[in-house]
Amino acid sequence: MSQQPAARAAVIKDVARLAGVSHQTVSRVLNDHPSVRDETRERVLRAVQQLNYRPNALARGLAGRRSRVIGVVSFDTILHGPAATLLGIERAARHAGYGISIVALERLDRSGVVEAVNRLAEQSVAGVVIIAPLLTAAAAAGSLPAGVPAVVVESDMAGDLPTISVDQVAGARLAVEHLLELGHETVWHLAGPKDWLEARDRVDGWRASLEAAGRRVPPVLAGDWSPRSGYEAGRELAERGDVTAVFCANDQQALGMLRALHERGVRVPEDVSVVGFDDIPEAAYLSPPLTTVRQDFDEVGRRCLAALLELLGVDRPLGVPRHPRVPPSLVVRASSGPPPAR
Amino acid sequence: MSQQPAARAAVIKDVARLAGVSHQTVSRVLNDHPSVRDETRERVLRAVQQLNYRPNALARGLAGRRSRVIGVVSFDTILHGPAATLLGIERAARHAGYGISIVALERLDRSGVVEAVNRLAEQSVAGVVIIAPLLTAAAAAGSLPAGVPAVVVESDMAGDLPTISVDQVAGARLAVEHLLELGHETVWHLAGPKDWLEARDRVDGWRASLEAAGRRVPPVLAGDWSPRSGYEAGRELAERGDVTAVFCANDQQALGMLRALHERGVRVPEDVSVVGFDDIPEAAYLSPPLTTVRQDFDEVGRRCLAALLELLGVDRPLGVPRHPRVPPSLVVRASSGPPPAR
DNA sequence: GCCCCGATTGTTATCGGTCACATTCATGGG
DNA sequence: CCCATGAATGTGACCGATAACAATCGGGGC
Repeated sequence: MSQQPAARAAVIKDVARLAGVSHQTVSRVLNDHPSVRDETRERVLRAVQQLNYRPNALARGLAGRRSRVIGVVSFDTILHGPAATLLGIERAARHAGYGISIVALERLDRSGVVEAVNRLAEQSVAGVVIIAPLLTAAAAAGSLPAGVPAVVVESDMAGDLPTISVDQVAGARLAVEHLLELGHETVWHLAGPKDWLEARDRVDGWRASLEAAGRRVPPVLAGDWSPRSGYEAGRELAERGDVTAVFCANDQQALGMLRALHERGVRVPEDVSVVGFDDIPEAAYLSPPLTTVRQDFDEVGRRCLAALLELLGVDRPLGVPRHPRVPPSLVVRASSGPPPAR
Repeated sequence: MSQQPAARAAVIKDVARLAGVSHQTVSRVLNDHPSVRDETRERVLRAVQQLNYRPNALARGLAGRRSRVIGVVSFDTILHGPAATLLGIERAARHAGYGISIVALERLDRSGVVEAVNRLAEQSVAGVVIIAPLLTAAAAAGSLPAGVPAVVVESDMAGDLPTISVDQVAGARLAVEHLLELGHETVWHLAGPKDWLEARDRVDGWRASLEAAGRRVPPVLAGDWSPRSGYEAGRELAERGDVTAVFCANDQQALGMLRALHERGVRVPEDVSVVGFDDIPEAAYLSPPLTTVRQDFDEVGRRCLAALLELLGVDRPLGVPRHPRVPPSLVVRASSGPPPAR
């Protein structure tokens, strides 16, 4: 009548009983409260082990008004960038002892973001990271429910929320300057979708670099990240004779472009140089291997988490720079070379 | 002294007070309990709206011993397959009213999987989905802590846990039969890593199809999913004169192979046909566009969730087949054609 | 007209922790 | 030798919901 088959998991009381202390003392041990005698602490820890006790996160969160879970609002994680960012955040969170809960958005509009954050808030997440690469989403970040600590990734107009992102402008500059140094007169640009912030920043960086060098700025070609749009732009460029260098806003577009150029008999890099952005795993194995700009998504994840923890009043992990702009780097491969001699 | 600036979110008692009922009645309304008068229900719902009340998921989970969160153990979500699977699960979960919590694994060994599931169990998830494409992980699934409902994806030896996966053997058969129908004598195979179940099944399917057709079975080429391994295998094949068709275990390997063949002046599909697996977004824009086998990851997600809900004793969503093997489909593009005339 | 029953609603315990405060005990200053 | 002090520990309230059970009310059967 009093003994049970012990089917369910141990709770704090079981540990207390076994260790011969009160449940509160167990709680103190679990949270490294200073005033617990060493001998007592060890007795408790022994009981914890013996029962294979794991504190219930729900109860902890409910009582302590802080959970060890971080919410992530993500979008289009099939794309390499968002997927890698998500993974970087998960990794950083895990190291800091946090779990992560995700909500993927189908469309990135204001109400979607707000709704997603609400769903996460319902779960009492400690804070949220919003991967908001679109202008619309960035705007939404301003109208979030108060009281939820939030940081935003890949966005630079998120009201007063802390923002972490790769320095897209610098990335574009790396690409353009690389091509100019090779001797190209000017560099064309196949942009990403206009409502993506990263796309906008890369356009800005591209234009600024050309202007700084006093070069002619060709019209911007419009793309949508897809290989198809790169392919179409490639056909267009192949028609003209005056293009020697193209900077594509991402690697998939560059891939489509390589295909179009190849189809038209335009040689890369002999006739036209192509540079991409992202360094997707395939980049090194395209024909020809793609020169591209690499982004350090793990670093983005680390800085996000550091910023969020700071907002939560927890110590920042050591060694993570506070600067919100993560520097990208150029990876030179075979798709870029000097312009054809005339 | 009694009025507060109402800074914090409303809780069930606030709703009860405003609606003039007990908190229990509010709870009944929230959970569609039948015996609540319509008039009362409406009054409560009005109060809910007015206060913008959202029930606290932690408290709910604690009291009701069931949370509306599903845990996902994932691995290598940079790869297209795992990323798409994760997204499919998230989508299905969201539709069923569940949130998802993820733990990404760095290595897919037994203790890693067990630890991950424990971390999720700590959060009292309703159940877990383990994306376990490796043999080691599948084995681990057997030694999970009891009491956590779990289903496994892309694995077929998970003890007695329900398993959902794409029918890899059928996929391989589609690829091989397509090539044989085109007139090829036999089909070579560039496999994935030996410890991946999907890789093993694709090898099995490839071999079985060839044997069923009474064809010679060439030696298996070893790959590791990377474009590099495809590239290396491609160089090797280019050396031999007798290869007319290759079935690559994934699109990235096919990509590397296309590059190697192109470099060696081997024309695709005139000299050699290449078929991939996955239908990554880039596949349609390679040179030439890649014939490949498409997997329906959304369907995988839906079936996973349906199986898990069934385990939880909740109604299966309607219209989701119970069958654990999701059929893949062949996407024919330009990389496959008849063998060269001799 | 009385009693039983089902529909509706309220009261109290409970989930598994943390927090605030009380209690106990040994120590050291006056 | 007494009391203030602080370290170590225990007690009970509480977080915000659901579960179990009690209470109330109106109507049908005898």
